Amino acid sequence: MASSTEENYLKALFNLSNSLGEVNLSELAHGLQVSLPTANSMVKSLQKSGWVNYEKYKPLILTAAGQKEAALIIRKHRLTEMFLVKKMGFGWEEVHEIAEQVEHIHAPKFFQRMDEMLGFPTIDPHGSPIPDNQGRIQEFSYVPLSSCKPGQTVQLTALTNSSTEFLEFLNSRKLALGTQLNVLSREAYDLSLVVSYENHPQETLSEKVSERLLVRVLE
Amino acid sequence: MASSTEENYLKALFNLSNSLGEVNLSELAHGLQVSLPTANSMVKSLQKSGWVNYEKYKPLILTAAGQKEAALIIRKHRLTEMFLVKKMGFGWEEVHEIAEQVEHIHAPKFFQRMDEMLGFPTIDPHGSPIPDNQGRIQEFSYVPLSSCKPGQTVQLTALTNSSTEFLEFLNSRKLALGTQLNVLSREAYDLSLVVSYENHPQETLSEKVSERLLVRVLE
DNA sequence: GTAATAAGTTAGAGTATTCTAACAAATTTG
DNA sequence: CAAATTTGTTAGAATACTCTAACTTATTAC
Repeated sequence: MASSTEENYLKALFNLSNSLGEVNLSELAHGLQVSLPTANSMVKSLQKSGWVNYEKYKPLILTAAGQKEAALIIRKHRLTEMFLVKKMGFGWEEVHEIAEQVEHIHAPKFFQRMDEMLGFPTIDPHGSPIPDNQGRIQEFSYVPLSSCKPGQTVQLTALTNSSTEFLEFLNSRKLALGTQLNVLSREAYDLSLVVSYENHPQETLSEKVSERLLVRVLE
Repeated sequence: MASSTEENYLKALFNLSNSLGEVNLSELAHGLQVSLPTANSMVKSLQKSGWVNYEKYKPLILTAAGQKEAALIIRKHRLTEMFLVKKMGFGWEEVHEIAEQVEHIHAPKFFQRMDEMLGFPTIDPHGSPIPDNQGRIQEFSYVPLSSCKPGQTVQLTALTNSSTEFLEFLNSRKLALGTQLNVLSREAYDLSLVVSYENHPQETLSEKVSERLLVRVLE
């Protein structure tokens, strides 16, 4: 059974994987806020446990077992976030830190019960998919708001960043998942977008913000 | 901040303390399922952190800080047990293992919210008192059923042991907190008690069982 | 295509937690 | 009270995870 530390490495590897499923050691070290030698030695031990394929100077790749393990931890994290929001009344900006700890609990019944109480949700409060209990993830094909064109109407469906600061920013603008947005114009200068929605006839979103908002195009 | 390991030592010291607040090293080691030298070295480090008073060959005593720290961990444990039973539908025999892990989570808001949702309970599902958020414990003066006399009517109010096996035994006899019991007789031979309650006109409880059932005498 | 830079590795060490073996102090028992 | 037993201690070592310093390999940039 993986230690909490190992679980954090698996999760980071999963989240940092590029389209080829590869992660560089320095990205991993940076993501986990540890030194390069620490990550290096830990990766060797993860390899011994069969969770990572590793060859000197090559990018890291999770094995199938490593991917499943990681997905199941992420499942616990996202179920917990959903539970905290839907059943305990927390704001979406408050739940990450708590879930970061709860995800390491080994108690299948506990998470099963959350799942039942939530009606087997498929996405978490930030729109990210919740892996099923076999570690399989349903992929959605959302596009970043930053790629949308003036005139389009879209629905906010997920985020690619869920930091407290970002979520608080969205709260301050009353932007929630499900909100319908009309793309009014784009500033060629800084690529910011002007949008309207609900009681906000005109709101400017910087490129940094709009590329982190995933949307479904309605028309 | 105490590590999970340290927290477990503090909790064990708290729970094992006799009326003088003392614990022997061997009891501690036994309670935590570690070797005597392990407990010994850990206790030295707890002393350095100011949580335990320790002198060679003398019994261990928690400092005021250690007591408070321990009580706050026990608070988290018992709140969690109550939450699992009342809000998530678990049986009282299922919650200890989960709470054993949840108690180490550092997230005041999480436990505050549980407390609120539960209406600020003062006892856990096994009748044990829940320390307040300052680590103060309300003491109750219940007596063990084993000390009761034939003819008395009592109400089951708490348990001094909450092992899964014991709780499952109680479930099998439909004995729950709040149940009113009539003490019918005591066998001089093995000190077992014969009692009646609800749909059980006659049930024999061994001394081992009856001394673990705390009751309030009604008449 | 070499020089500079970035990325990765090795060596050596520190802290936390655990163990076994060997010994010492305290307590119990006849 | 001396012997036997229990309890507690020290020494030395192992594992997990972390670090800094020094070095090597790979990549990038002229």
